[in-house]
Amino acid sequence: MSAPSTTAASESAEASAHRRERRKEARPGELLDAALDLFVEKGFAATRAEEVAARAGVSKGTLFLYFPSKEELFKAVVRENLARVVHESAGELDSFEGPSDALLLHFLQQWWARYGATKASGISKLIISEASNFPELAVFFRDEVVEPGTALLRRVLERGIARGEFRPVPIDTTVHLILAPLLFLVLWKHSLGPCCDALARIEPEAYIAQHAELLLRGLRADAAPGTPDSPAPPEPKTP
Amino acid sequence: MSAPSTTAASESAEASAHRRERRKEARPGELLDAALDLFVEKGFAATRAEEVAARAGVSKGTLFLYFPSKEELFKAVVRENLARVVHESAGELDSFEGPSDALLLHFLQQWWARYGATKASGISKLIISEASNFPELAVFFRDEVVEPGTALLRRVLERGIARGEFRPVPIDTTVHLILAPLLFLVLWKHSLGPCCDALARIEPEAYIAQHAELLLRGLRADAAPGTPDSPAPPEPKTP
Amino acid sequence: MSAPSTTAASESAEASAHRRERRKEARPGELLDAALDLFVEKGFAATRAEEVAARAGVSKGTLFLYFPSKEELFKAVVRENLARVVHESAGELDSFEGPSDALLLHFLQQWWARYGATKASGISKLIISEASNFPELAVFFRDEVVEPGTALLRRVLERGIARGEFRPVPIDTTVHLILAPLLFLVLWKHSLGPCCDALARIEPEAYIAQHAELLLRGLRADAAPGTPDSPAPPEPKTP
Amino acid sequence: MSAPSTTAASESAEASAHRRERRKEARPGELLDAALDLFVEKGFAATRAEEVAARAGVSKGTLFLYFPSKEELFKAVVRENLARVVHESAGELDSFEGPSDALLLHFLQQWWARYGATKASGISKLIISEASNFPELAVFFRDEVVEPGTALLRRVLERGIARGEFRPVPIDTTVHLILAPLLFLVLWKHSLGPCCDALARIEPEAYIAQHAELLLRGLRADAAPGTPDSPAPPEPKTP
DNA sequence: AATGAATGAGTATTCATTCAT
DNA sequence: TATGAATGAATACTCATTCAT
Repeated sequence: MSAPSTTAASESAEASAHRRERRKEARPGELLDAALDLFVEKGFAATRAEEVAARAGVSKGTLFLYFPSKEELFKAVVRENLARVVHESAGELDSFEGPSDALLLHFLQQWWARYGATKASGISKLIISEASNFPELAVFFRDEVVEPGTALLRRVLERGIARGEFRPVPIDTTVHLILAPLLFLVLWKHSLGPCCDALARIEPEAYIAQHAELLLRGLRADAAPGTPDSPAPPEPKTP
Repeated sequence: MSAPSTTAASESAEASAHRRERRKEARPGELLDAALDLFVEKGFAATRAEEVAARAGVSKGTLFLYFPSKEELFKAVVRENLARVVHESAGELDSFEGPSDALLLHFLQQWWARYGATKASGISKLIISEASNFPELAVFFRDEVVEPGTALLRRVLERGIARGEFRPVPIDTTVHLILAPLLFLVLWKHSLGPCCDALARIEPEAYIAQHAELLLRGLRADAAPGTPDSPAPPEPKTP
Repeated sequence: MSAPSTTAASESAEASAHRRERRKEARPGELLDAALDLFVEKGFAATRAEEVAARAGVSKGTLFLYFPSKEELFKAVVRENLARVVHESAGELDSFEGPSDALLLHFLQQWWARYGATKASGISKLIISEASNFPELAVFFRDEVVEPGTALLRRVLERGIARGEFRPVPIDTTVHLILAPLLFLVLWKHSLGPCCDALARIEPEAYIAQHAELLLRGLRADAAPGTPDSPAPPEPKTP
Repeated sequence: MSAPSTTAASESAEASAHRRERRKEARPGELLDAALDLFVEKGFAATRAEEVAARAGVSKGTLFLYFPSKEELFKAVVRENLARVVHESAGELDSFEGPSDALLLHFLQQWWARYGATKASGISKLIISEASNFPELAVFFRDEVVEPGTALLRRVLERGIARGEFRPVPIDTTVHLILAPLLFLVLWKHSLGPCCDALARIEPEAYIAQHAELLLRGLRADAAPGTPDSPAPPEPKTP
């Protein structure tokens, strides 16, 4: 008890300094989170900058301390959330050993767990809505998400076909057909879902499972050997 | 008949009156067309009322003569285009005779021809983008499009299952899985497509065909265990 | 009195149409006038766009209907008022016949009557205040006012020297020395004058007259012939 | 003196304390300097407080530690620099012995050396620009600079006239005519000059010399008899 | 019916000023 | 003292909407 006050004082000083610093470092993240919520919910134009700030618990001015404009905030939201997704799910699949149908199933489930189920999935709706107003972002999305994602799936399909597990199918088209229900799921979640409680609420896991089953039945090369199966139709190539 | 000039005059007067009337009646339609284009391209908020008027060839004031507000114009655009879609494709399928896989194929192809390929398909993007800002429209969309559309598909599936042509599958989930690639197609067309020329351009007919093939393989109830596999499924013919 | 109502009606319709049109055409001028007043009085930054509109008797929005931004309004004010001045006083002096001192006196008096005494003279203060914020305008001022104005004076001096009426003096420097009191006059009028009522109010005409007299005494080549007058000092040329 | 280390330590402590103190005391001066530069260059409104602080090498907060507001900073800048100017050149002229033309020449050259050539000359531009926004400063300027300055010049003229060296001229008007080219010089330096490099750059010394020569020729009472000179016009007195 | 000049509520953005550290 | 993160009043500018013609 000799010098507790001093200790306490310096402790609290440290603590509050820490708190302040932590807040400062956390600010951009908090703002991006708030902005993601609002942009996804209401769209870019209908979201007021002050609202974003308010939801992040700061004032209007603070927002512009971290992002020079609403547009830059929007871009940051997209980049931040996309970057996270893409980088995480990168190489993992290449080291997979086992049958290709299990691999594909794994891919679908992981996609849901890592992206579809998270707030970040709202980005898909954002991009679709604002692609023509932010072409720059659309290109970014294409390069950072669509392209790597389709490349991943393409390798899965090629692996399956090479190993004789999948029928030969037109790769690119099939990739899109595999992704479509995933996109559908997140769009439903962020657009019509909230308005259609009354109607069939989609159960993501069951939906994914059923997608996988239907898909794998469609893909599997379990035709009796010797049966001259329809040869792989030529992939439509863009000229 | 005595004075041909008079007749001619009245004729031309009639004609121009007609023309003017037709124009007058056409006005709202021209405005709705222009508005659909712009709303789809840029979204609701980013579309300026004056632009819509200009594209329709009238002045700003005239727009508000026909529609009391930009919101009402938007709703009218959605309603008009949705109504068109739904009413046309109603009963036709019920009178279909023939195998269910052909029926399903027919459904998919018709959907593309009658909706996906038209300007109206942009409505899907609009609804997805603005659902939370126009819940009323989302409900309208659910009731007028989603519900009847899924009901239609549901009947097709039930027919196929009842006739032993399709495996028993969870109906609602499968309906969504059938619709998802269709939605994907129109969203691609109206959002990322225009920005991604360089990347894989999707060929709608081939895409639909491949969707049908994959889907029908997944649905068909002909996999007798141990039985050497299904006879070659009918090659999807693109018209 | 047979159809007075019709006549009256068409007259009033015409009149109001006219009034409207006249107003529309007058708007930019009214706005420029209001803006000149306020910019001169308070400076560019301290003048609020809405104030300008209010003084011109219109609403904020209307201002931006005619000028795309406050900066452009400012530029228009400068250009409009400068252009007027310069073009008016152009060639007149060249056709002058008579002694050069009378010519110079005429120049000074005209300058006051046509520029110094008008609202437009406030532009000088504006330019001086905002030159570094609107370099573009400073250049415009240099090219459209300073350069032609000094050229005019230069010709007057050269004429006087050539005719033996003026001593040979360094032209450019002297031109600036002639202009300086004129500038001083308008700056006084628009800056300190209003604050210094108590102090000596400058009487423009007397001031100009005294400037002319002092100047002409300094310039006149009436030194007794044979008196070795100071030779014309070399004009400092910028390298 | 026993422990040099202690001495050294305390010396260095003292020194650094001194240095810090000097710095502390210098702060306001550094801020005033920075502010003068920026205010002169860009005007009051276009100068950001943070910029001033940055140029002075301190943080935004520190600025407001020394000056309660931007307006007060501005006033301090003006007061500080004006005070400097006026007090220095006070009595010196009264003790001058010699001809009045030499005295006047001395005045002009000193004015340039002590004021025109220094940063403080930018104050003139500031006052002219902001007189109506800071009437208090305009009055201050009038009382502290214009009035004493003109009084000084007035005495010079009166001396010359009294000694028969200058013609009798209207004093106040002539005072303004003497000052005008000086003001012109500093305004040119701080406004148009920087934008008009290409155009005639004014050489201050030559300009002042020429001003003096022209002026003295105009003032000197050595007109050859026979010239029907105008008698001194009555000075216009403002009541 | 059609026009387009005018309006003014609404919003992004800036920046002097404060205050916890 | 000194800092710089945070604030919010102030202001330029937009655009749906009105209305006199």
